[in-house]
Amino acid sequence: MIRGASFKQNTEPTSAGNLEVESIDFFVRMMSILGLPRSVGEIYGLLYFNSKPLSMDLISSRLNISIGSASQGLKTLRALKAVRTTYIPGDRRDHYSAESEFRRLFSTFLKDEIMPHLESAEDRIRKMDDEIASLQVEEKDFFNIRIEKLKRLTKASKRLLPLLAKLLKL
Amino acid sequence: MIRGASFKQNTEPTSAGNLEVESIDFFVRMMSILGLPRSVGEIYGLLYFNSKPLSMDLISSRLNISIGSASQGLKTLRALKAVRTTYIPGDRRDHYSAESEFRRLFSTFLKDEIMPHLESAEDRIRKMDDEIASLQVEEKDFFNIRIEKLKRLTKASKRLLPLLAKLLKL
DNA sequence: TGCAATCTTCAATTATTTTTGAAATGTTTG
DNA sequence: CAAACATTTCAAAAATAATTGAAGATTGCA
Repeated sequence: MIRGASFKQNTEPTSAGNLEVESIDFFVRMMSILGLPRSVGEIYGLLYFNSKPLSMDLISSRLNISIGSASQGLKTLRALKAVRTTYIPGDRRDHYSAESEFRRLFSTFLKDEIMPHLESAEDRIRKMDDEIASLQVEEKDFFNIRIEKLKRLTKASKRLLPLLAKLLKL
Repeated sequence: MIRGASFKQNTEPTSAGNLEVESIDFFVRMMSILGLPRSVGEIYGLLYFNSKPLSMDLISSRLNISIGSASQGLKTLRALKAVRTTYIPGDRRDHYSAESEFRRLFSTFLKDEIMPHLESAEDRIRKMDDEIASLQVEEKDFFNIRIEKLKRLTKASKRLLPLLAKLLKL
């Protein structure tokens, strides 16, 4: 906890160290499923099993990542609402702890990362639909069936994703 | 359709060309959400609005991608069951057409790409749980609450994902 | 069986993404 | 206000991922 301490060492020598390593490993994989970079998973994994909020430079030194990476990673996590900042009296630095309500994390993820794609997908499908309408070919029926399926897909997705977020209430 | 024809040109000069381009664009984005490479999206997009099955070399020349890429991409799509091969009499080459039942595509994706991660996540969580049990620290309660949340997360996911696949019945 | 056509694989290249490190931009406090 | 601290940003470097191209394997047919 002392400022200069740093380096990969945990405060508890034998005890919580393994847990921390496994947690980091766990979330690195989890986040990579969601397409998030390694450092983001590492940071979240480190915070997840820490009852006390950690400062950015501690995070950076504990994980052996640059301070730039830590800053960028925390920005991502903040955007996802996966992390919360705490004010610590007498310390000027921001301190971070993990938001452990996954529901919130996921619903933010869906709203920010998936939904916009679906919106733009709808536009695109509309365009294709127009394209087909202005077409005079024998395959027109085939085209129409296919575009119909696309429409149903996006419609179903838009209905389902929010539902999914709700069901993930843990 | 003639063997050597090739190059980015479509058979219909003005008509279906735009549709094809937009379809490719659409699926490139869709697939990239799922973390699949560009070429895979291109191939699927090309096939989606083609009523006739296409051979690999035609796919490769139409999309201006190497034959190696086409082969690899089709392998991925086959694994996802997103594409079906058709036998064309008098032609030795395999011919591919898009599987337009997204439900099948997604359920394969969930089964092959997501579920295994969830299984291994469970193992990992069990390990962490053991770790915590063998621990003698004051934060033990905190740790237990956190691990409980993880357990619920994976359990909920395992329940939900297959359900999701079913609901996507289009 | 041998040849030609087709398809797969994989090492090398190319493209993309992530991380670093340092400079720029705040912020707080003596 | 200036010095020290904290954070962000971003160009360059490093790490990863995708694509190519060619060699090797496989298949069908004469």
